[in-house]
Amino acid sequence: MRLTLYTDYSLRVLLYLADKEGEIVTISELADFFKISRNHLVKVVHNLGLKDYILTTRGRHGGLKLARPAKEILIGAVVRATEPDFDLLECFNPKTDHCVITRSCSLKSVIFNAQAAFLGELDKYTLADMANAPKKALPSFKSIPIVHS
Amino acid sequence: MRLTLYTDYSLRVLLYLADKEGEIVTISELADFFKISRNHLVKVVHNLGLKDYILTTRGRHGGLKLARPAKEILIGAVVRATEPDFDLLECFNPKTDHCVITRSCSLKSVIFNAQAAFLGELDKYTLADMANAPKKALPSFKSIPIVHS
DNA sequence: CATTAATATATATCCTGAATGCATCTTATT
DNA sequence: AATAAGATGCATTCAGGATATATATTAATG
Repeated sequence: MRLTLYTDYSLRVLLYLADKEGEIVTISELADFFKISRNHLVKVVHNLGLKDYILTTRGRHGGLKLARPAKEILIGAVVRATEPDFDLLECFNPKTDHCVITRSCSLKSVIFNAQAAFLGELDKYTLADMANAPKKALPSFKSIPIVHS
Repeated sequence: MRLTLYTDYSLRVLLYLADKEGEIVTISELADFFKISRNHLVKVVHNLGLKDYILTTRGRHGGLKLARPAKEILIGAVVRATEPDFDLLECFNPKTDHCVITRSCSLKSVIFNAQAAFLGELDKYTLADMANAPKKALPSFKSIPIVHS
């Protein structure tokens, strides 16, 4: 169970922009700060622009900034907008589903509701809650992270 | 956001065994029924044996069956036991984390709690709830599935 | 209005890991 | 013994995530 680096990077970019709310930031500045591939960031930023999370301006003195106040951007919405898919089980995608028990199986709805719970939990927080917030003010880990051999 | 086919297959195997609680089932029978690779199933079954979800016996008239009553097997526990990892963000794995804001970032705990919500939702149901249960008795989809272009 | 600094976009390549196949064990029953 | 089952390790395939490169486009500025 993973999210893609795309989503990870998308969240980092928005976090950075929220920290500097109002300021214009360039992709190069982001790449420098996070020490990650500028090329990769270009696509992340492009996608965030398409999904109306940021405003981009080209040309000299161009750059990007949040399209909306940080407190209006839900974390869950960002994840929904950046993950390529949410095909948790084969049967989630009718195009590729070959499971012989899809019709009678009740697992699908249970897993789907779990996914809804996941995103719902994320929707409890906004970018503003994350940016510059003292770490201790946020919910702490409720249990020990799961580790597999 | 995905689960692996391993997890998907693991759930299908357990579902099948729950349907036939008590009976001995062979890997070949499972492969035939689900029309999936026997080789792949061998490993799925092996892992389920290691994690004490099933009992396997070799030799003629061997096969597998649930190690515990279906009503004692939580769906969430199965997912935890079969997914290779739960590294939702880069910072979830200290071995590979290179994020420069890990220390001050509060996203980690929020995503972690969302993951806990996901598994917690799955822990509300047991294998027995899934097996042979009329589909309508289970919670239905709460919203329209998310579709991405 | 040409230059330049920025983003936009397409194409190509690399690389990991999931998925699968294959061959050879080991075990247990008959 | 022979047979039918799972156990195990290694090899291979393949998709897709991650990254790089190149070029186009846009807009500010002197």
